[in-house]
Amino acid sequence: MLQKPKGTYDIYGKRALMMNYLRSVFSSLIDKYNVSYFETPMFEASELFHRGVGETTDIVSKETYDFKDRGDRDMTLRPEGTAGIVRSFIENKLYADSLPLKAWYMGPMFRYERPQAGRYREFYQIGFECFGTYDSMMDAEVISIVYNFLNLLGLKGVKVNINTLGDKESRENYHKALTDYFKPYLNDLCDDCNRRFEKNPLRILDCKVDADKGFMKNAPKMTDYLNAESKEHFMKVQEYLNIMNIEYEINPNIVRGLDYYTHTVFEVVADIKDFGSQNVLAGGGRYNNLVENIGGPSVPGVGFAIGVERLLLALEYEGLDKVQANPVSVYIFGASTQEKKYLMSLANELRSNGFKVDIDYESKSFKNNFKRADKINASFVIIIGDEEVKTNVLTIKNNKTKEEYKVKHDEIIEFLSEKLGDLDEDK
RNA sequence: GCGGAAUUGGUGAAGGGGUUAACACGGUGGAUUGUGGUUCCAUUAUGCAUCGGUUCGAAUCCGAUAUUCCGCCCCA
Repeated sequence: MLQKPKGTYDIYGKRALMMNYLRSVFSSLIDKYNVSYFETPMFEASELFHRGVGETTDIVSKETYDFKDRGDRDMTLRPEGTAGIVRSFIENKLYADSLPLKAWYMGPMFRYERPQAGRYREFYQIGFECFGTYDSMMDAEVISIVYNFLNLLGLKGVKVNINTLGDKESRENYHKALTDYFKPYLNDLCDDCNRRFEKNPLRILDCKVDADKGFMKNAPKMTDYLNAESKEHFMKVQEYLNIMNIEYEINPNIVRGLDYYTHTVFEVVADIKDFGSQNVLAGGGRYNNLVENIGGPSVPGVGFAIGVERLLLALEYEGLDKVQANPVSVYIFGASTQEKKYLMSLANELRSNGFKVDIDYESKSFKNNFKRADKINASFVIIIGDEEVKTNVLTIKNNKTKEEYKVKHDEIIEFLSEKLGDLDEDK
């Protein structure tokens, strides 16, 4: 049997409801921040990700889906959302409008990785980017959006971990200090750390294998290499977080896997049993040089991305995934040719007036139709027979109370509006 | 990319070489051709991820492949 590709999944049923739910909750929240919606292509010229995300990141060096199109162009399925938004920002010259510009998106990303629970090769992210302000208010606002969103969904025990990588100068100085420090110990470091030494020496600090080795304690600390401006920026971010009562913790080991970050970086974790290394629900940070690196003007940015699959797992685990489809207002059935014609026109009329209507297509038995009406949880059932067609008086039954009514066809809209209104109030 | 475990119907699963693949839920039809949700009856895998091998005989043993899950790496 044909199977879906490794690391992908189909969206239907409950998962589809949940995805729509997340989209609608997020979109109504983000609107409060005056943010515009973006949708950019799922594939871009490969060069965008090489220049944007960075050659040395694992994401670009070994996880992208690359292909040549029929015109022999090098293309890549987007492994993350920021690069595409930045490209769009530059290409459409949006920097010429008044800034800052705030953008959000939700869509699939692609990474060639070994799948696990909460990790897929095609996965969804909800993301946000803001261009055009260096002010640390924005760093804090970005964090607050994620924080508020997760709280709005009802998650408990959500924790924000923050760190700063400093500006370009601080970062380069620290990078140099780390490589100088670890160079004599290369033989003592694990294989992974030897690779990290080349690519991203910050990660050595986060190594579980080498954590207990003596020389680790005296390794240079980021805070000692921050210049005054970087320190001040980070301090202010914390002040704003305090003002908004956001619970956070400074974690100097957060480094992030994308090369473009400067200053603030953060992760939002859920403390959920059995989540293991998949407990990071969202991550993000500031990227002051990315727009310029991709070929735009020198415009700073801040953003985050939320992993939809992990968020869904967290919601499920916490029992916060009780979404239901809108109930069907009316189920209509009738058997003969005449009845079906009448039924069809009635259904069309009700749907045009805003009612959710399902009907019997198969001329099934009464019993079957009532079963079906229960199955789809219809509030009312309308039975079409000879009598109804002749007299234009409808037989309608409340499917919960079993009360039956005779209602003139002309008055059915009014009748249903009133009755369904009552049902809503009962809740 | 490395290491480990698993895979039986629509779903949860039992069976660990002997011929009809248990049980439960769900689905469909009927008892009940103008009034259902209970109950009862019938039916629902010529097939046990796929391909190949061993055997008189394979869901069961062996191999490869695929997928899922777990750990590492990395990340959302």
